[in-house]
Amino acid sequence: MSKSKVVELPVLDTEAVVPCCPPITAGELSPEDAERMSAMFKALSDPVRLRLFSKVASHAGGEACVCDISDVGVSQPTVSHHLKKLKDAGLLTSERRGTWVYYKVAPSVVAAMSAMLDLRV
Amino acid sequence: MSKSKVVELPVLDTEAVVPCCPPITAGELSPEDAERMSAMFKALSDPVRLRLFSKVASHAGGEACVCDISDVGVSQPTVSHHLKKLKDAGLLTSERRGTWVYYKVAPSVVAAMSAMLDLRV
DNA sequence: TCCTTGGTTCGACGGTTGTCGATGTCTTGA
DNA sequence: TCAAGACATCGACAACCGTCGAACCAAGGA
Repeated sequence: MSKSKVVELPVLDTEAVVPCCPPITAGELSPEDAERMSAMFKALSDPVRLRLFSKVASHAGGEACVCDISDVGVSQPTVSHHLKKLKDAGLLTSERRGTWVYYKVAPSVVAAMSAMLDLRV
Repeated sequence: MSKSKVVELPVLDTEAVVPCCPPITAGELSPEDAERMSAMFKALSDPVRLRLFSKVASHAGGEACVCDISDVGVSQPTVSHHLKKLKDAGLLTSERRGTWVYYKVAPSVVAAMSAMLDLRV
């Protein structure tokens, strides 16, 4: 972390969020926006999390139950831990349906990250 | 990807490495690709680094000398440390011109990250 | 009611990371 | 040759992160 103090996680309202951040080429980020966006990139900064995310995103309907994606080489509690981080960062949402819990991608948030890295000139 | 046999990268030769990866929706990442891509996201996972990166990217010509972007609230050694990380991750390149060192964005690498987060298709 | 299966939370441990001051390197100008 | 400015590297420290096993919770099914 850049600061030695604990930073509260955004815990975005997944739906309401969105608007932050034009392409980086458009101007420098405010410290606040940098804080928010870096938290999202951080969610994808771990190889296990990135694989979990890609498994959900590439699954039919952009949604998958934990049991479908748990095969990533770490223990089940660790999988759960990583999914929680992705959820807290606003990249995934979860919903329980009967016995299983389904995770799916939050398109608007992911799109914001992609747009921010758009270097178009 | 894993199809177009890329040469083993020792520690990122910044320029040559054009990272992989179709949109995440297209299929799950291999462990190797996840490792490579997560390293890039990790580079942007710190608010100070993200601000430094945005300062370089939004600067005229997508390039700036350290003295132009050092005002981010941390010490000079820390700025240098972060710039090195961005460089090691392949997101920036550097070049010394006289007294000053200039950093500029590596467009292909950044574009790869953006493309990977593209949810369309 | 008990048991089983699917997931989350908890507590602990070791490795990693961001930060700083001090110091080193490189370049220019006197 | 020397001094000063611009960056990089070093060494150390505290906070943070990923990981695991154990314990816990929730939802069927007998």
